[in-house]
Amino acid sequence: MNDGNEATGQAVVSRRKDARRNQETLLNAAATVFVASGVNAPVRDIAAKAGVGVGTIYRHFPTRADLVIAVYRHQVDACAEAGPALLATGLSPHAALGQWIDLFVDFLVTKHGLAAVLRSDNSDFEALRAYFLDRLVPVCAELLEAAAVAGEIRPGIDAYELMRGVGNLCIGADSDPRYDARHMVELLIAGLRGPHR
Amino acid sequence: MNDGNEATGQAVVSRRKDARRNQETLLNAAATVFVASGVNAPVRDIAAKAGVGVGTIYRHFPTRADLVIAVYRHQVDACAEAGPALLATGLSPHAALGQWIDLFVDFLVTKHGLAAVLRSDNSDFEALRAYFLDRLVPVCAELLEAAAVAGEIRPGIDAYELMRGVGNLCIGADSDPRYDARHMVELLIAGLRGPHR
DNA sequence: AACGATACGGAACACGGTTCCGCTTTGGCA
DNA sequence: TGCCAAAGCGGAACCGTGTTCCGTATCGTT
Repeated sequence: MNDGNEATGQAVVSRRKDARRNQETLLNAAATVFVASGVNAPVRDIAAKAGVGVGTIYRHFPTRADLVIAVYRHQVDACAEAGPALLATGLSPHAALGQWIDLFVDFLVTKHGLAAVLRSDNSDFEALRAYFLDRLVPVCAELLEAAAVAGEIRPGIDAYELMRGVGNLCIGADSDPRYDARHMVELLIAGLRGPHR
Repeated sequence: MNDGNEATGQAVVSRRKDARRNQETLLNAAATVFVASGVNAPVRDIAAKAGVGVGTIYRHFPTRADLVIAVYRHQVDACAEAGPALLATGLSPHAALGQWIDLFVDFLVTKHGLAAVLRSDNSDFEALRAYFLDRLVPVCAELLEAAAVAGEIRPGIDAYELMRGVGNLCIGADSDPRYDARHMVELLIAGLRGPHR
């Protein structure tokens, strides 16, 4: 689907020096602008910040979603890798799951507007959603399975649904002082325990 | 804030006959288009369906959000009124709360894209969100209070947060066969019971 | 130094909400 | 009934998005 950009592969080699430099510049500019103005900052703003034309962005990242993926890829990967690690700490599986979800929530709510973009209507950002879910759902499933085996949660919880649910709960967590996504996520995780008290 | 349109008041009187007829036509057209293409259908589509110019829409409804409010106002009101009624049926407060939330969820998930528009970032649709919350948060608070008094749920749950959380969980419930908002809402409501099992 | 391949800039396009204004319709009044 | 100001209407035009296109500039190889 893609040629040689950071978004989907790592073949950063064999390209003109200026191209590689621009890609680097773009990622930095995008990261900066995302922090300042949120993930929905106009492409033109990012181009301006990087001092390049919009065409350059689209040559490196076929769509805005790919740029967002590239910017957050490392952090998503780190989150994914934290799952097994937590399980190995000796915490109870349910506690490990809780902490892992906290990690995910922290990541989402500190990225202005990121959660909103992960929602499953909105057909742009398909690639972004796919990347997040491909990476994180298996980890979640593993944690869920461990907790289920330990009898700490009700069985039959679908990791995909849970990730989507948690992601949804984080939407607008910034930008609305009266809404604290962590409270709701905590309730949701608490609800994982048996069907009734 | 507003003059004499359905969105915020009821003074439908003292306007030209054609204006009232057009408003009626518009509401019907909008409702039809919303069902067919979702709440995010372009204003031009609605205008076309109604056989009027876009200017006419904006004269009757200052913004798209006001049109959406007008279309769903009755159903929101009905939902609000169902709360006290459920409480009076003799069900346990927690059960009543559960059923009321179900009503709300049913309403949201059957309106293609409505939930997505209620999310609290997205500064358009401020009016829409305000209407929903003004109407439903007090009802939710009442049900929550009753359940708390009965000792069925943990205390200190904020009705506003809960409504926002439930609304968020419903985002994209249509348009994604793998995600069933009802499951997640059920977990959330289950989580309302004591802090630990 | 020259030249083909690669990359760049940014104008132009598609598409959404919203505004504006010249024209039409209505309805009270002579 | 006929007139005409006010009320309403239609839709072109405008603004802000993401995305595409293509003439021009740069690179790096010969």
